[in-house]
Amino acid sequence: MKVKITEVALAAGVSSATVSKVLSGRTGYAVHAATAERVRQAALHLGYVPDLAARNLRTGRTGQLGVVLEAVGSSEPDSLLGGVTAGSAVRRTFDGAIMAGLNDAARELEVPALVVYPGGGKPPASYLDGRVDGLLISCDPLRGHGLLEALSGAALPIVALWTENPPPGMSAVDVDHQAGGALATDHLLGLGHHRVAFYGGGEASGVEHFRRRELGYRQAMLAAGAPVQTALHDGALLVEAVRRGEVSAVFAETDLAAAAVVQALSRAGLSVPGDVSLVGFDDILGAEYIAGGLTTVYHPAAEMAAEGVHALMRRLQGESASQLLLPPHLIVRRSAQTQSESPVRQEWRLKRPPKM
Amino acid sequence: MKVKITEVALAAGVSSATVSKVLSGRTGYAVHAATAERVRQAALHLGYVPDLAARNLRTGRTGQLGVVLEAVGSSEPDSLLGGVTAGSAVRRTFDGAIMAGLNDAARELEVPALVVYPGGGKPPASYLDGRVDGLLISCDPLRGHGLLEALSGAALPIVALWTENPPPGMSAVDVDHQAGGALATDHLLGLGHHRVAFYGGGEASGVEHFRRRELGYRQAMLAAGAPVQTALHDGALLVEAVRRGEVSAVFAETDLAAAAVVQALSRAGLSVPGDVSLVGFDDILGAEYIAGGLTTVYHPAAEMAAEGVHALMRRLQGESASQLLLPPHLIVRRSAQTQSESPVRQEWRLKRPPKM
DNA sequence: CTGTTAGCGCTTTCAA
DNA sequence: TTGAAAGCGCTAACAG
Repeated sequence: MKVKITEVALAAGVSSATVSKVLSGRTGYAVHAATAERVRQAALHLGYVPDLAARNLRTGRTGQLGVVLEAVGSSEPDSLLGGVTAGSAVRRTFDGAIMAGLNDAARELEVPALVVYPGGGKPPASYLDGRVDGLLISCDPLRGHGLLEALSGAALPIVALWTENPPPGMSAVDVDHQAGGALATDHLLGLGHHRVAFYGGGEASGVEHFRRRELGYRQAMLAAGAPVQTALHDGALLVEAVRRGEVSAVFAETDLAAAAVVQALSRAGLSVPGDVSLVGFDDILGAEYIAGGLTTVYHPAAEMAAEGVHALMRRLQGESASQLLLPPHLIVRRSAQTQSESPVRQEWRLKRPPKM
Repeated sequence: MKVKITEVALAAGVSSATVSKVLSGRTGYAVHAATAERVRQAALHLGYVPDLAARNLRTGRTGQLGVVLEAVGSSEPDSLLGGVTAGSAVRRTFDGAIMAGLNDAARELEVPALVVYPGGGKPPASYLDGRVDGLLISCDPLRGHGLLEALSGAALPIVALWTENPPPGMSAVDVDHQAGGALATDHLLGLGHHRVAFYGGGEASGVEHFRRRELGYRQAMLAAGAPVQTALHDGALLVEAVRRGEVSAVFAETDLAAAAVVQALSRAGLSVPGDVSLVGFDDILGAEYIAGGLTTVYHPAAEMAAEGVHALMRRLQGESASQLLLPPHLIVRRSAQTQSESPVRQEWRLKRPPKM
């Protein structure tokens, strides 16, 4: 059945202790090169696979990192995200990105496995059962820091994702939403728009990240000496404002909100970017099909997750807790154009699509 | 430091064996109710958390399920998906859905944790190191069954996702793509369209799933006595076919392909659903913004993952390998309309064939 | 109903 | 440079 270390020892003509020294992966043991080689051959030949449980019991470590996906699979309505209904789709996109980032980093750092906790039920206790050496928590921004607080005193090194200000002792990685908001707004400003509105802040206004995006907008407007407008989160109101000539460009809180803007505008016979320039945030799947190509702020979720793994590994190597804010960057497509180009007839555009 | 079972025993005034009986979760032991309660109190009071490694070593089981996400985080070009470039975004969406489904099922079945292997590096050996009781493999349809074959002889129960015909001994869960293709086509047929084309089959034609979708199309067309057309995978060709009056409706291989269809058509001044009815496949994020609401086939990826967990648990309880094909369902939005409703704007439409 | 006992397979001093 | 021996913390027979 299962090959154990003693059988390898027997085959190689050495003791189990020697086999362990060779195969444990730990360097620094004094083993004769020839002996080591003999052991490795025997192990390979017998198809030896070390028993993790035994090793963990002995060493007290597992080499595994734990992951808590706070929001994943939850079936709560998440219409808050983006201010428009989106099922669980947006979350799933981000969770997929998180997993991708975690996987890449784990592979790179040779972390053998990630332990993903289903979450939902009884949280804290099970995270501390020695299954993992450290914990990554992908927080749900909609839920506040309840889980982090609960884990606050834990002996386990923890790094929080989607979090700017973690409880003391924890590391954190987040995207710099404020910088992203400023980036989007500056882009519009740079295109000659002064009458830039922020679209969002509706039901989702309680979400820290979205407030930071708006803060970035305000900061950029202020810095440019442009008039900060009160946030809009109603299509009809936006249409009126556009008609009154009060807004020529919109920075939407999320790409989904941007899609809602496009829809509201187009129902009123207004087009993007013909009548209004638009910038979104997130670069979700399908962004290139919104308004013929939505200019938006790329949200580095996968990168954030990867940085989280790095941060956790550093903690495991004795470094102290750290905090990191990832800069987002702009993806320029077609939904935002210079103001002078704006008043262009729709028919004209059909015949001569603007070059990228 | 860490509380162990003997300390709980001491505090409760019983032996460690009794504590184990009470706390192991295993029922069927004869323990006095009062004693059990005393033990539980002591454990709670001391903050006892069982050491998983020790338990696993002793019992030989872990209660954990392993997950291999074959495609996740891979940075290979995946332009094949949908026949149009999409970065890793589509995959990530599906991986997010997979994780959501796994999590929900794990929570429901009280699986304490899922072990996710980074994959990529050296595969098989590490999956068999006793870390998990069974393995879920989310196969990459673009890669064939290499990994499954390699794991073919393994002692571990394995269930393959995204797979219709696994190697003998393995369970498998997949979506019924052929049924989905038929569903989409029948919908168009039911709307009065006879000249239905299949869009896809380009570079991605090697992908089994997509071929099955096309098979569903053929099957439905045949059954309806409608003319099966050769697959189109070029926007210009499609436009010509539409202009010649050869096609009034399109079933696109994927939603992304559908988006490409919309784009090609609109560049030629043709609209969806005005000139052409369109049905996609997948219901990706943003599908509601394609063509003002893409009618599409919902791809139950999360459900597939959940079924996979159930299948694996069944295997662990001694049942034999099983195979399951999940039926997709149609999501009706606006991109497909009855032929008579389509605004008649082209000359050729004036002599459209009588409805039957 | 409760306690004693013997390991699970591995790593790690320590002595040879 | 190698080997003998002592557990890591828990569970499962088996006695009592």
